[in-house]
Amino acid sequence: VMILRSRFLDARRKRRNFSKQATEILNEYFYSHLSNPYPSEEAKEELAKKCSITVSQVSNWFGNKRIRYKKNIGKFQEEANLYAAKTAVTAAH
Amino acid sequence: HKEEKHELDPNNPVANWIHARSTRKKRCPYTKYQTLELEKEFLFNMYLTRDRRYEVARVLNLTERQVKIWFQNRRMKMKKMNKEKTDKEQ
DNA sequence: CCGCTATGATTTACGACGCC
DNA sequence: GGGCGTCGTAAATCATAGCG
Repeated sequence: VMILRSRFLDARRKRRNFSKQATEILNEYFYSHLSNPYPSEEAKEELAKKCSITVSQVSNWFGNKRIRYKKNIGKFQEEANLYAAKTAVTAAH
Repeated sequence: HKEEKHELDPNNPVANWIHARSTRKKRCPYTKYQTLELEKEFLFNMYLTRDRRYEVARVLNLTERQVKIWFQNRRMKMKKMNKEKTDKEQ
């Protein structure tokens, strides 16, 4: 019984990657708050709405992003530059 | 409600982020058996009495602290699952 | 089709704070 | 006032999507 239940729970791990636009929005927030990438509950709700995902998924994304970024800053340098440039452009408008 | 002491380093934004304490125990996944028994106990009651905790820890070869924290985490998991369930129904 | 890695989700362990 | 509660998170690990 527990075996069946655990298989059922594992089935919840079925997932799709987030849409390109959603990832874009999350990355924009992350890199524009790089000195403190911890969105408040309200900010998470807003991001969740904009990305059409849940608040939990936003939390998961930031948790994963922070640790993976920190573990290998070099690997994300190009991405960081990209979003820095992007927010600079939107700020200029 | 989350602030820890840290010094500034403009060259490294990560320096401002929360650091894990070096004394933290490395995460050690529990066995199928341990998890199964903990789940059964949780089904019986979500909150442990002192001697129930001692007994579970002894049988599963875990510390009382590990059992206490497992129940805390399990309650948070349940809360999250309930929230997702009710959210979906609205 | 296959192996590998990127990615989203889940599992341990803890610090901060609250309450009694 | 020490011990257990929740909350948010770090870090490791799990499961698989999806790319080359």
